[in-house]
Amino acid sequence: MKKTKGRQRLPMEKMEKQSNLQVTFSKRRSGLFKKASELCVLTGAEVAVVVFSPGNKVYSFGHPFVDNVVNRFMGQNPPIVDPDSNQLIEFQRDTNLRELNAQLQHMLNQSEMEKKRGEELENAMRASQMQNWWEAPVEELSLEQLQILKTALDSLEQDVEKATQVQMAKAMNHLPYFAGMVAPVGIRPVDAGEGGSSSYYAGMGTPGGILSVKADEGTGSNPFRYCHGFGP
Amino acid sequence: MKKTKGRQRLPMEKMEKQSNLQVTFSKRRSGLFKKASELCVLTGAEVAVVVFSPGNKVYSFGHPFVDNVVNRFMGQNPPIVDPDSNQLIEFQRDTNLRELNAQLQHMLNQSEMEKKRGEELENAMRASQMQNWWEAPVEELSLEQLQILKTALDSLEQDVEKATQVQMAKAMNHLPYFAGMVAPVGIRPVDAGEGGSSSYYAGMGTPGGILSVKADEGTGSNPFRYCHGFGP
DNA sequence: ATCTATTTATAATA
DNA sequence: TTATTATAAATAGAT
Repeated sequence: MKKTKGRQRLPMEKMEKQSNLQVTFSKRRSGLFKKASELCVLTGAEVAVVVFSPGNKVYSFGHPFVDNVVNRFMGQNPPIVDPDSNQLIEFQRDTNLRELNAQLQHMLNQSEMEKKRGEELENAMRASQMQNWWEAPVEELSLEQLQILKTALDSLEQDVEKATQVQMAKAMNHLPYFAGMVAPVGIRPVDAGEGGSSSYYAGMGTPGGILSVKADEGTGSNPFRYCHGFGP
Repeated sequence: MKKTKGRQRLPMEKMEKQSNLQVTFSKRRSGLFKKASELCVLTGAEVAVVVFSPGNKVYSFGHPFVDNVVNRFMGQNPPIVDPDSNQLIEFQRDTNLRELNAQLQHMLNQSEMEKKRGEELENAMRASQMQNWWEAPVEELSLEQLQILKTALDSLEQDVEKATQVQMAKAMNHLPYFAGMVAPVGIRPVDAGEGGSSSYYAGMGTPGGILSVKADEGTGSNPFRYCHGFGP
């Protein structure tokens, strides 16, 4: 049978049992230093670690030296301070406080904006999903919706036809006279004179859009409202 | 069989392969900082870690502050008592620092998460927008795309017709014989015998979907692929 | 400090 | 950089 319970998960909060705390600090401090050392050896990084125990004893690790690394750090960041001047230390402290506050403020703003933007995006997605009832399976649409859809499709199809003509013309390098001959495989010559497909090229621009389905009550509106493309 | 060899023992010497070194440095640095952080939380120790990467970039961790801990280490941090400064003020200051630092840390985590979520949302939107080329104005579609669209529209229109018939039948309380008579204003009786609109009611279910436009190269695919509704 | 049984950290890989 | 997975390491709890 099992001799011990083995390693147990530790909640990430301050340990209360003083005895365990001491042991844990000791084990983990040495573990930390070992990791630091390995990082140095494996990657050639320069590392400094300083630890004050809960009992306020100091422990440190440094490669090549703590001072060395730390000075380098201090040198790039805030300029160093005269070690025996209270004033300067105080000043630095206040500076840190100010900087920290500034940073915190920045973070707050940033976070606020990010959150807002995220919410907007999500709302937009939700909204667009709700509004686009016509994206549901046709079987589930009401008769009224189907009518609207039908009208929209007719108009849209006209648009597609028109655009097809335009594209074909373009493709032919402005030799519209041969349009009929170069229709690529798969394009059926439009059934001229048929109900839904009249007046191709009619205007050729119609920048505003083709559709203007009436907004309806409760059903949700849109089917390609005023759009040359699909969707809103 | 095994997908990877799993973690392998690594000789404790400087890694030579630059690629691995980079990855290892990154992983181990974050591991080291995590350990340092856990030591702080678990035991209340004060810790500072400074790391210079092989590429000479600086990384640091400190609780409550790198400077704080380091200064304390450098000068054995004599509480610096000028005649009229009292412990209380010093204590309060440190407390504020700690709280601020904790808050900042929290904000950083928070912001990181928010940003990640936001990016995911945006990517999703961008992706869906890229994929749905048929939502662009028809004028901007290529000839090939227009062909696909045309086919899709034809089929979809058939579906709509079919669904309309079904709905009308339902609405009539199962008296399909009079279907033609109750067509509401605005619905044009389908031009029977016309190219695109044949065989209404053909099957009445066709659960899978009507369309199966071939996927095309680079154009992006879909037009309502396999769907009874609009969009993907 | 030593000993397990487990939890973590990560090397290799995609 | 991120994700996965098989292993190597670290370590909680008890001695």
